[in-house]
Amino acid sequence: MPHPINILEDIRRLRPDLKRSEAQVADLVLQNPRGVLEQNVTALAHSAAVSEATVVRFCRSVGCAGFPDFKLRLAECQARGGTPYVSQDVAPDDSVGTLARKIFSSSAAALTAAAAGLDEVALNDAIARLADASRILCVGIGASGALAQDAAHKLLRFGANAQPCSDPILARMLLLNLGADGLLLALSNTGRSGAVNDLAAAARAQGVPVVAITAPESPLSRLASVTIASLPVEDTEMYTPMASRLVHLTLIDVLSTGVALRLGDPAREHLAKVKATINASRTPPTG
Amino acid sequence: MPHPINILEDIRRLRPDLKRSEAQVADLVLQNPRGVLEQNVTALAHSAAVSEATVVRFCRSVGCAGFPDFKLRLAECQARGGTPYVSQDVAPDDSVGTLARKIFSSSAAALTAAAAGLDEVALNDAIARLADASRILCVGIGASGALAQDAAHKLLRFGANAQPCSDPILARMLLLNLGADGLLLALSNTGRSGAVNDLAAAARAQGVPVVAITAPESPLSRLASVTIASLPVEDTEMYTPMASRLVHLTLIDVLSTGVALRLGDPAREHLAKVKATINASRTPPTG
DNA sequence: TATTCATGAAAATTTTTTTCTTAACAGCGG
DNA sequence: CCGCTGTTAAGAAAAAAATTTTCATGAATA
Repeated sequence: MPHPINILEDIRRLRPDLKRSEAQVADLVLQNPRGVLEQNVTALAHSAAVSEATVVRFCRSVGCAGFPDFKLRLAECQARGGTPYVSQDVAPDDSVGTLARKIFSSSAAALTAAAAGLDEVALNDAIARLADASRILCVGIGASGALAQDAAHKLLRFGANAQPCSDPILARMLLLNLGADGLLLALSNTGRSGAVNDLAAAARAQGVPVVAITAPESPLSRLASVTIASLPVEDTEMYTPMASRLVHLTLIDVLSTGVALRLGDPAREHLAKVKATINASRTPPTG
Repeated sequence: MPHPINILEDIRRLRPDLKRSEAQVADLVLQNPRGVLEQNVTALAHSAAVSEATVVRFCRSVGCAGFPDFKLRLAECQARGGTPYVSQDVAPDDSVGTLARKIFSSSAAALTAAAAGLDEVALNDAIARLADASRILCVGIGASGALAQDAAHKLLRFGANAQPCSDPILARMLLLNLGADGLLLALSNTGRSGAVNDLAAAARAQGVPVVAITAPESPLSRLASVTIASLPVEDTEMYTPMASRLVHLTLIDVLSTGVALRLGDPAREHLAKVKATINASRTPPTG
């Protein structure tokens, strides 16, 4: 096992067993890991007031092959790729730039987090059902209305017969028209929207399967045939529900792309046709 | 800016501009980033069938100080929780899990990239106009229809008087009803949608300012009073327009949150009222 | 054909690693 | 109690390895 997860933890754990001067190095590293990444053996030795040899010995003591290997492992823990800012709440006196950076980075972090907690089996199941359905009704109300519209749009683009609806009454009627091989795609952030849940229940009652994108363990997820659950994002602040919507949107991307791949060439051709049609209504690039 | 977030994304982006032999190195790195971490210049040069000098030149080309710096940054991306995959195109034989990871990570990368290229001045201007407008008409057609709906929804939540419309004719009529202190929020991915541009032109003609979320240098951006431009995401593959939609959605988040902060306490109170109203139609948590 | 540019070979430099030496300390016998 | 000896820690310096620069060559382009 060449890479035991987290070198900083290892250093902390092994710290008591180190010789005096190696411990000095350890303390420096624990105190300012990022700074160490910018130093070479000589500089680090100087900072810690020890010899270069001691620095190398320290690296070996904490399980690394040498100084370069040590730096590499340290860099891996530092993981700046994910979240430059810790997802901080927006503050009333934030500048617009700060606000934007906070929202963008917390959104990106939400996506990264969501990616880690995906249920692949459920996704597979949902994609199979979506690809096989002869007709798909996408429902969502409130903030999820836009999502439903978006889902229908994407599925249509790939040749699936999808239709969005945010009107519970209208949706009820459309539901009756879905054949036995129809499908209800139900979207709800909380899974506690009465109207959407009623629709889902009605669908199941008439034998129409329900794919839900919603919170796990919610009433809607219990009604659904398949639930694509996003990890609940804690609702600490005004803008956080937005992040979970973003996750839902991305889940819809995944589902529709999955459907497209599953449908294969027909989907590709259909997309080309759709694009051509749309381009006709566009002002030319030179305009 | 010493560390521009994600070196793998940078490599992918800069790949087309690299010299032939540097591109060989890039490909090798993109293909197997982890393997590269275990190699030194000599080994990597040999693997890529180029000289050591070329490897160093490659590192410089992608914005690193040298080979060690390059390895360090690469290690940072490789960290658990970061972005394990480069935004690769989806392949027809991808498993659903792979597909999902690719889409999620490229989406997160798109957000991070977009955050870097924001025009703070334009954002400020747009937020001021949105907060001051007595009425806001949000228009968008096609895929942007859902965005328009979303924007209106969020603005309403914060007490702004917003209304979405995806019907060009209806929008035209609503536009006439906007007072002098009304505002048109125009959404278009490409900025080349004829109907939306016509609306924007009509708005300007009758003295209604236009805030556009669209591609920079597009016809729509030229019609707009303020343009919030997202960096164009190169349309290499089927699913990439989705990423730019995600960016637009996040921009809407920023705008509406900015408006909320600007409106201050009234917005907060309004949000509380809206939440209370919505909760009334929800099934209780214990259900 | 001249000129620029990309590339690799080799030299120069820097960095890391090993080896060797010195210093400190503990155990043990005088 | 003192000093000797073995053991270990730590640093200095030498050796090795890796990186970076320089320079020459060949290919491509105008």
